[in-house]
Amino acid sequence: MSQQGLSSISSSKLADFVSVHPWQIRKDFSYFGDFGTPGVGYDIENLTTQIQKILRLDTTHKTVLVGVGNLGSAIMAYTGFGIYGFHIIAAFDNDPAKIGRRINDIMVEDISMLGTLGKRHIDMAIIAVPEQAAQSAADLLVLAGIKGILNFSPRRIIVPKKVKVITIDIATDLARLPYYFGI
Amino acid sequence: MSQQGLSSISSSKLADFVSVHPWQIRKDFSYFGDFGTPGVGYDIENLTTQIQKILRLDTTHKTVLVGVGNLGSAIMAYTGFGIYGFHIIAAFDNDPAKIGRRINDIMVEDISMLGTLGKRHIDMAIIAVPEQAAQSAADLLVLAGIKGILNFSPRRIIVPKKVKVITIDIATDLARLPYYFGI
DNA sequence: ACGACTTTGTGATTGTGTTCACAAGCACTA
DNA sequence: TAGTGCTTGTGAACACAATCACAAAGTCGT
Repeated sequence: MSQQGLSSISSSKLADFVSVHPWQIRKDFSYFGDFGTPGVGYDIENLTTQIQKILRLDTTHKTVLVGVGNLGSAIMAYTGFGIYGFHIIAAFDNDPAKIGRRINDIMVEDISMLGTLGKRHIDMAIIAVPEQAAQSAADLLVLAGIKGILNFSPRRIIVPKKVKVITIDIATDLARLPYYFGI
Repeated sequence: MSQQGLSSISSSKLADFVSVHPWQIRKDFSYFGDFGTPGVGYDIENLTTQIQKILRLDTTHKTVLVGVGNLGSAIMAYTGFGIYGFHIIAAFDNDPAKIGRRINDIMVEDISMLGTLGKRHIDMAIIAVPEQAAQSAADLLVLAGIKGILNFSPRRIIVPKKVKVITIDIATDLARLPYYFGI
């Protein structure tokens, strides 16, 4: 909307856009402060900034990818990470055939080089290795001093409590499909 | 647990397993019927069946994959679909270099052959094409008489109301990461 | 057969989030 | 400046979901 030259938007327009009720929008916003102006609406520029701050989207993380298979390659090509502040700046694999290749301007490095992450100020990692290799990849990352792991393998990984892990298992999303699609 | 030779389980054991309270388990189950036996617990075999029925996991869908790129290949290799009753039995792409190749025992067909789906009793489709191609792929699928679409591209697709679409945008999962990981 | 022990299922209670209705605030016009 | 038309922010009312506490129903040992 900002790109379309609009400067403000009402709660009902926003509500239509995301298919909820206007008062839900207003109530929710009100928990975080007074962003709007009566008679006008919400200033788009300001609202964007405020929401980015609330959702912590105003910070960036240097991120490393472990596992450059099909899923890993898809992740590297995926443009959605940047929006949320995750910038993939390195990739690792254990397959000699892949090491040294360039994908999306990023050189695939040997997984044994993970120890260098601390020096490069990288604090986030994405795991996209086969299920069996997930835990050992996580162990290496923890050893390298990583702070957070985004786990795309369908396996729960165990790490020290100070390291935060989010597992994105497509199966979780998938589980609601059969019910939604009916018989 | 069934494989471990156990025959029944209590609500508190189940609760521990998924990190909720026992009474929450019992209350939720009770909305769907009386599955348990006082003093014993829930019969594992029966409980599994009941939950499968409730979540509609007892039905299967012949499914077709459109787009055999990195993401598409990852999806074909993904074992999680079978559990939820989605069996990928055909794959399509528009890249001549890919057509005719076999991936996971499935022959990649030309996308112009989508019209044959009706005859093959396929009612579900997975879209894993680049963002720009998502809508045209959806149009072709609708024309072929598909009933439901699972859309993995980060683009909202527009279809007739009778066709059900679920868009799985990794970005939706990703959005909670920055907040969870803190500053 | 009976008492001690488990575990379920659920009415009652408490807590939380959603919906409503309207006063207050701003823009615009005359 | 006063009037009209919007739109926000929020206390109050309502709906829904989580929690509790306990009767009912089963198992097991004696």
